[in-house]
Amino acid sequence: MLTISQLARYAGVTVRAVRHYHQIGLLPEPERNDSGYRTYNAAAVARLIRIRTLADAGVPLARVQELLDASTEQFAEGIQEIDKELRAEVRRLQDTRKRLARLATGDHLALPQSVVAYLDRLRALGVGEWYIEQERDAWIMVAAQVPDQIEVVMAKKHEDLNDPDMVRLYGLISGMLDCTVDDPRVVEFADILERLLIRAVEAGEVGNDGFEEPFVDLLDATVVEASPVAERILAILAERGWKGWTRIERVQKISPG
Amino acid sequence: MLTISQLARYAGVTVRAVRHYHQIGLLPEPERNDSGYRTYNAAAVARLIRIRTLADAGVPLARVQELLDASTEQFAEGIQEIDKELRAEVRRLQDTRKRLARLATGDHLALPQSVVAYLDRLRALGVGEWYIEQERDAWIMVAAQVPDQIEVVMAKKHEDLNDPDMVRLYGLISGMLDCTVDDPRVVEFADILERLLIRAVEAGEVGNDGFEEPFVDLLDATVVEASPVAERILAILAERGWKGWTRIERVQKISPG
DNA sequence: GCTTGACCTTGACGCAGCGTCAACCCTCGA
DNA sequence: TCGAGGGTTGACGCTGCGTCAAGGTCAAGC
Repeated sequence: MLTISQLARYAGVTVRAVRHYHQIGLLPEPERNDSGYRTYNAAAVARLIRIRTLADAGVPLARVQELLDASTEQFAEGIQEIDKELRAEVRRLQDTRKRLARLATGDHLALPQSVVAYLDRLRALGVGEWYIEQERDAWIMVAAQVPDQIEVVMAKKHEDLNDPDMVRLYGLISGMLDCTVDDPRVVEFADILERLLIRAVEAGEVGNDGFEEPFVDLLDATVVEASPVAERILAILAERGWKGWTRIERVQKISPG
Repeated sequence: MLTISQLARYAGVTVRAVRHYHQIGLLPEPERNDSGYRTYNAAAVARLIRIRTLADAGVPLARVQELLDASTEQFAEGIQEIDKELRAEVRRLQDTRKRLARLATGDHLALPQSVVAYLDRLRALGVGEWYIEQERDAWIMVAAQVPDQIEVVMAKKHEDLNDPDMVRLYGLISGMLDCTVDDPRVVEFADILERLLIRAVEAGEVGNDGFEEPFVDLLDATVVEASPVAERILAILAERGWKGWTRIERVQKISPG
């Protein structure tokens, strides 16, 4: 007669594992001696080894039971099914590794290379880190929202940066973030922006962007939330007959008051 | 301002996941409105997407935190480490699949092919299933105990089965399992067995088997436990100067009484 | 104003397969 | 007789949430 640790040694498992198998009913509880010790026989050793053989082969414990007393065909069938699951798991891990590799090289945390390059160009124009982070967060959201259009959008953005007015605009940004709302630069900024908008409208570049309205609202809200100056600029543009920000549109000129 | 489910939708995760990230401190708890609802902004969406990007890439949540605010080098280092772990996991699964394949084809539940073939030969000799199972359990233990010697041992066993006396022996077994201890076949069995033993001793085939003594005792105990008839046969052989069963030895002939 | 259904809240269990205390009893050799 | 090294049950921990349960809230339609 064997104690639990002897049984475990023969089968090459831990004592804790044996008790676990008792708990889940995989290995029947044996007789106890007068002191309450479990007493095992050779049959238990054999069963335990068979359990471990299946478990080591990747069979979930919950299925070991059925496989142990299955016919030859059922057994083969079960094994096949489990192998299929293992294959799927391997594929999943391989996919994961690929994504990880992309993270390490090109894409930096949910951002395609084109956006990273765009942000770098802004940095080069003297835009401060705080604003860059705001842009980055926005682009992360956009990339997640419309992943298949991001490259087209970014190409357009890169092109926009060739416009001297656009460069001027970004040159103003850092200085404006913490200025007062009646700073003359605010109006200057609005002027430049309006020129750009008029040109965009003339080029027919305004309109459907593929975003859902709540998403546009979210981006707009972020801008307003970011700084009172941003809010002021929006107000100035609204007075001049523009609506929105993320998706800006020409509307009827509203009479003041 | 977003509710938790809107936030979750934008980032493509479940509400439960968001709350989980709050719990483990991965995503800071936002402000609440008057009803106690969490109110999120766009920055939260961006952070959540970055968290998911890392998590989807196989980064354990516990490490996402550090990677999110790591320098470029630390980041690359961390990613490399995680990739190493993923590689190891894939290898482990591939190993598992190989073992599973062996289970499906050759080895049947912890038994090498040679043992399975041996048991089949016993079946062909008319040995009953109950005894076959006893043998099988014993061989499972032996195979686990001395895996590198099992093939040699089995080769010997297969050879033994060519001996007509051995065939006779196995022919008797099934009928004897539930007979009384004073059945004449018991003595017949002992006689045949003794003839085989004498020949084995003459051929110098008795001795070291590579087993530890407690293991031999375990196998012997199993035999005795199996049937009173087995016990009786052991006793007869003991009277005739033999000791043991699994590892049988010639000892001084003991005077009766 | 009331109902209805969709959301929100916290709290807690469950999952796989044990590892690892804790607190206490049993056995065996010196 | 004592101490070391067994055994016993019970319970928490790990990962990353899924899934109730038992409420409070909100917007819409009657």
